[in-house]
Amino acid sequence: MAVSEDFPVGLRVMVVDDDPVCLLILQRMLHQCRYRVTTCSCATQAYTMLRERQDTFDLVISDVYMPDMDGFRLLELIGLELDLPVIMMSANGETSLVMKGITHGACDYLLKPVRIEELRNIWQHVVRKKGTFDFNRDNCSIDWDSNKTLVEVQSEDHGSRKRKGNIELSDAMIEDANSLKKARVVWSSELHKKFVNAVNQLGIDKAVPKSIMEIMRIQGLTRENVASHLQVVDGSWKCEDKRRIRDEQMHLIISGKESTKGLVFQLLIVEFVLSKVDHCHYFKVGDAGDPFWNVLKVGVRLSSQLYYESLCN
DNA sequence: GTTATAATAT
DNA sequence: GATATTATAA
Repeated sequence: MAVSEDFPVGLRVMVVDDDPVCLLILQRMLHQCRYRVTTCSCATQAYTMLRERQDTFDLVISDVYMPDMDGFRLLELIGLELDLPVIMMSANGETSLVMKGITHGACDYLLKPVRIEELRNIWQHVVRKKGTFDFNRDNCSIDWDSNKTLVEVQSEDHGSRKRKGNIELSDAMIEDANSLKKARVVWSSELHKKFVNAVNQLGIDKAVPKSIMEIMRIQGLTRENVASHLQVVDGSWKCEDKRRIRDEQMHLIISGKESTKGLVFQLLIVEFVLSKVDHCHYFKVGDAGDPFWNVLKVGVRLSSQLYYESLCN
């Protein structure tokens, strides 16, 4: 099964960095990976917290250079007492530094700026270290609200504003962080599956946002969220190049219906078809120039035989 | 509840 | 900067 299907939602990550901008960025990216994030701007306090609240973190990401405590020292302490996987992070990628990280027991070394792709796989360190990770732990509630999980510990006089030239940017972004809008709902395949289940359960006629929402029972998910999703359908679908349709590599199996329910109906058919096919891409077409802008056309690439079968169903 | 459009994210 | 995804207004 593809890794993405079983993505470990809720991995509890502690990020330590004296630079608030980095913290914020990391936090956002980790949230996108659907991890639970705690940030800390001061290594000493991070250490205290980690020790006091053992078993509430799965992984630590720490900067190398910090005013109050060297990242390597923190790494050492954690390795000594806590046995948590630690990832070091720095803008400095000198071999000697990386080596130092590894020899001190870091399980990875991320170079700043960190890309989200690199973060998607960090959970594997936890699996590797612990041998397992409970994928289903707390799978139902999604980390919408960063403020809930964000533990900001600011050190008093060790500043973030060490580097000149960065000051303005930092302040602007901190400001931004304070007014951080709630995270947008990400319609992951899991969430979408629940959506589809709810729709199926209700039947197409009764599948309206409110009812769907109630059946889904996802904390924080609003009727509007569902309505929006209902309107446009699955956000996690791969959008394939339209060229491929022209090239007739794909068959359009369903052309648009007018209403929202039409869309859901199509969706259900597509899911049905997909359940019978191993390797196919699905995608949606439609652009603003199209007079049927919100008429979604769903295509599936599959053998012509299946194509015809699907039309019969 | 639905649909159109605005706002974000990629 | 275009396009895709989600939020919000109508």
